[in-house]
Amino acid sequence: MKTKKEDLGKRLPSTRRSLPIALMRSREKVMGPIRDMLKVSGITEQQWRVLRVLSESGAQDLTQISLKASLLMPSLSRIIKKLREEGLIVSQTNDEDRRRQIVRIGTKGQKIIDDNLPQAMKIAEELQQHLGLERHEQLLDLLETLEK
Amino acid sequence: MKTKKEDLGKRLPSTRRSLPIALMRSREKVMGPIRDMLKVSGITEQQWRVLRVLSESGAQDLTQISLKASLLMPSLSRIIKKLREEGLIVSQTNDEDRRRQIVRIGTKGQKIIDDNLPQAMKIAEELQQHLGLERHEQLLDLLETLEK
DNA sequence: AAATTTTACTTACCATGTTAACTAAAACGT
DNA sequence: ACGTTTTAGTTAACATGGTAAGTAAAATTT
Repeated sequence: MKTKKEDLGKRLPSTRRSLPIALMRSREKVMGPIRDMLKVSGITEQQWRVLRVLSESGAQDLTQISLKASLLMPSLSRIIKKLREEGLIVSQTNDEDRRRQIVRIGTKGQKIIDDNLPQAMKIAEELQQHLGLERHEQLLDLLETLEK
Repeated sequence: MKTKKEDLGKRLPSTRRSLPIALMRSREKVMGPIRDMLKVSGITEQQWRVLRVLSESGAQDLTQISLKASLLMPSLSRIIKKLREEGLIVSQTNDEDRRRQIVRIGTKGQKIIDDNLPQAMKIAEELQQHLGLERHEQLLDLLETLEK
């Protein structure tokens, strides 16, 4: 029994027109400058996301962070542990519900945010200009449609 | 010296309108069904990409594969080793250039492609229909613009 | 109230992402 | 030819992605 690819009327899209792969490539492209920036501060992209969430939305538990930063709990659990060891965040167990761990950003962590925020904004703006405001919005809308 | 976030005229986009995060979330959403499919065959999404490249474009060296499958050489190196151990691919060093390793898909690997191709196409089609053909093309175009 | 189920993590395990250092072979320069 | 540089791949080290199993506390059920 031989394989018969010719029999298939349709083919999978080539990698150039494959949405999953295109999404991945775009993300790599977009994250490059941000990673370069963070390398100086010695933190990763994910750690940066956690710090940003804590800085913007204040103290909260891991479940909330995982939703806002789009990190799976196992990853987040490790990241929080690391950030705590490095003294960038502080956490305490909630008294009402002792399963919950309330985390807040520390002075050292806030300093990393403050030090990098201007450049991060600049990178975001350049990205927006590269696409043009209209297409940038359009792209975000289309991506949002995918979520549903 | 206190932090002064109020002083900043502009803010980073919230995670909901952040392009890097939106790209990541979309990719997760899109890859879910594909991963579910592959779980049955016991291979990962990246291994699937490598097999697809080999099946579509024939025998080639690692550098070519890494470009087509968007995998970094260190990852690819490990993946190729694993696929070879599992007997899904075969490789031989090139005689003209003994640094190069030419890889081709094996019978067992091709069977995985054949077994999953119909469902993979179905998933791709459903995704396309979910967005609508026009928006799907539009999204791919926008993502392609990002690459440059 | 005791048993069961759910929730909020945590840990383990394996695969990949990412950067850096390393090896061997080919290509280049003089 | 000989030394240098470039190329193709590998290995190492650390962090995250992703699935599954484990733990302890809270909420529900009976």
